[in-house]
Amino acid sequence: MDPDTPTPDTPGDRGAAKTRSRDRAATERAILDAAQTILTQQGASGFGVNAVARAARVDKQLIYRYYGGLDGLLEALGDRIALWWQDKLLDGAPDTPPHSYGALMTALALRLLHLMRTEPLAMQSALWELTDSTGLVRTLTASRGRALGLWMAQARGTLQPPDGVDAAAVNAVIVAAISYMVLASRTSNTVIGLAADDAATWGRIETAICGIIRSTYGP
Amino acid sequence: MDPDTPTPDTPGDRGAAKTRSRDRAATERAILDAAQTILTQQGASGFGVNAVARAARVDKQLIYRYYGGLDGLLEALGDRIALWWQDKLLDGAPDTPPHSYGALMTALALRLLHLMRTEPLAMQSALWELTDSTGLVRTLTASRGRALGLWMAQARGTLQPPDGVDAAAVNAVIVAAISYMVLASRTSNTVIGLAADDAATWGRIETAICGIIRSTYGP
DNA sequence: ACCTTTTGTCACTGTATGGTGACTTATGTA
DNA sequence: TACATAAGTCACCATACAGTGACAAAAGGT
Repeated sequence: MDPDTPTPDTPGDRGAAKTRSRDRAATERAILDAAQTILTQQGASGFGVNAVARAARVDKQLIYRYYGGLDGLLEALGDRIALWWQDKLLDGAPDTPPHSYGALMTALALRLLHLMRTEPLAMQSALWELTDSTGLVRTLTASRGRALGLWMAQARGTLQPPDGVDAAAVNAVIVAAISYMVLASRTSNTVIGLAADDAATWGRIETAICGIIRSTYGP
Repeated sequence: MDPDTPTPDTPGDRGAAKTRSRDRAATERAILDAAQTILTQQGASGFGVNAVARAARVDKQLIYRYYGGLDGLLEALGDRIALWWQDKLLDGAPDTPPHSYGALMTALALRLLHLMRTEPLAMQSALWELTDSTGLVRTLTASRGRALGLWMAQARGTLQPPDGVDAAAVNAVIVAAISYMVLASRTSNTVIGLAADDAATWGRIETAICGIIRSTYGP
């Protein structure tokens, strides 16, 4: 390297495409996409103006211009993710209402489990709820809870949990369990002692959860 | 600031104590303490040679000398935390063996919940199990699982879960639920919809968990 | 008393980051 | 066609970081 030439911030590979297509909407979308990708793949650490700009193949100045910095970018990303959750949960609402509160919770549990296992964004949302105390991503956290509540309210109809059961607490336990196990399977290859990569394991977990719901709420 | 004087890495406040007490064991302990504090208070991000050295009031060179860098430091910290878990769990093993598998699991669940709520290190251990995919803290992750298994094996004795119940799966669900809820209460002030700071909430959660265990394993 | 090892301290390099000001060039409008 | 504005680009600053080599002084053995 020529020592007289101070390495610029983003070396890039100029020469291929000298300038981006001058399309603000597309650029903003690219930035959001990059931010989401980085955040889901590398978590809160590794998330920064430089990294996002590099991944989006965009000058970081544009991030400041369009979003006012990292905070604004996260805010915009929060809105996007909230919408995503609504879509993902609502389009999976059961068309035929369940016949009992237990059946309702079983459906919710299985759907949540499936969603979190297949959608990286769903998994990451749950992780943010735990990880980021700094408030950097705090705008993102609320989305999931609201979407879940909405889904529940819509699917519930007039069903009531049996008397003497603290449904809110039990449901929280179930949602929490699902969230944790999926998250644990992401990094570790063993969840509390069960093999995470094994497909049979998830079948066992599903049966366990269904069993818990059944013996708590009735069939 | 004098522009000719490049700011040194650690400004510090020389003049108070010009030199540390020349005691390697104490220094190593200080480094470990600082590392643990930073890791439990700020998580994996914010953890670095400079930060640890600053918190330990020690020159970072010593971290390289004594631990060979961050990796070695984390390894040493992993050993320490594994011991801590063993102590914390084992000294709480019930002296009178429980009379049923359900009672055993109830005891374990309540103890785990209490431990994780009162001991920041316990909470953080669970968090590492989820957060750190990069392998930076991976040496720390296994500790908790092993300690839990050990405790279980010791307290269990000859007790057997009822037939037809996948005890491993159900137990995993319970441990996972506890872990998640405590972790969620750390940052957010609402756990899946329940108020986290409220003491009554934890009572409700305890009853819910005990109810689940009872209706699954019997009284 | 001398010399070696250890413990602690300091100064420095190279690199990455967040953030800003100033420049160039396309696009749409008058 | 001329021109104002927006979109994209570049060069820079101050700061923080990981890591290294060299130095000063205490400890301890001979």
